[in-house]
Amino acid sequence: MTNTTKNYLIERGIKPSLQRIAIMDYLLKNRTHPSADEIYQALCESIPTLSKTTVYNTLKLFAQQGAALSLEIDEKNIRYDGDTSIHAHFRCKSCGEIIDLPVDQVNMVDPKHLEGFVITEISAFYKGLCDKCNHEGSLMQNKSIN
Amino acid sequence: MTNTTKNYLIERGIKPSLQRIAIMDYLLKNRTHPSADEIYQALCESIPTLSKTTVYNTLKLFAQQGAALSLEIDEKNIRYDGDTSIHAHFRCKSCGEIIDLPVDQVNMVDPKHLEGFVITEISAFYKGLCDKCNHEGSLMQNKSIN
DNA sequence: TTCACTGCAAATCATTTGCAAGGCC
DNA sequence: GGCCTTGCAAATGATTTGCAGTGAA
Repeated sequence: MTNTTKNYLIERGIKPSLQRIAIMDYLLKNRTHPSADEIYQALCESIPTLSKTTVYNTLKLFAQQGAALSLEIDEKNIRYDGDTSIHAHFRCKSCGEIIDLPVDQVNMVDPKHLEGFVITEISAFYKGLCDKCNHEGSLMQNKSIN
Repeated sequence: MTNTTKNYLIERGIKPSLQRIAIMDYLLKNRTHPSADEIYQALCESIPTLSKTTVYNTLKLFAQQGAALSLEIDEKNIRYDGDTSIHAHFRCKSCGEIIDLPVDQVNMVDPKHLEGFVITEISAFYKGLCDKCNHEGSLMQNKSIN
């Protein structure tokens, strides 16, 4: 599996290292759209020397090389997604969870409005209440994550 | 005009004050998707006692009351838009400019995937190179704003 | 040896918070 | 008087930067 991840990086022009493989591996296995800090916390046990700087650098590198998506869906931190296929995201304002949404039509904007433009990224975010939080009603301590 | 803005705020349940009117006025007249700091810089001349705290608080209030949109299109700062009608945004990675895009179809995601969800916000961002930067090529000092 | 990768510590900087003062009803 | 708004200063916290050490080709 680690070897698969290693090749995954090489294919995307990223020199594999212990840290990079571990971070990519984490992204591919955990589809929770983690922040840099969450990844750091999860990996620093198995890689005690890991530094947050490396996690930040690596995630930025991954995003540049198209090996991961950086999501600006959360005002607080940048979230990362190892799934680079075309899809939208939903963020629950109550529990904070980010859920993937399949996309039927990507081009919402009439191409005539984009003449002369080069589009390199399209992102669509939905926010609101997820099924679970919606039905729990406002019973829970609504931490108003916003 | 100021009086119009005042009523605009009242209609949205926002108590008007000198500062709030000035900020809303700025948003309605400047469709540049400014950051809190840009608004502060623009207004602190005419309102010397204005504090950044007030600008931040006010913009957050506007966003809550639906009098403005807060855009997370820029990793660096939150941008605000006084135009609350449905539209998408394009951000040029070279010059950093944010451009409004008319939207033809809002629902890219099949509603069946959103059953049980409450959607309160939909945002769509495009990034790339704007017409101008595209044709200038990489001649300019590409500050790689990203 | 070279050069890229790593990681610590310090810096940066947008945003928030605590709190006292002022203003409006 | 009481409450909401303001604004200063300090705090917070995510991300970046400087720089020295380390390791692989």
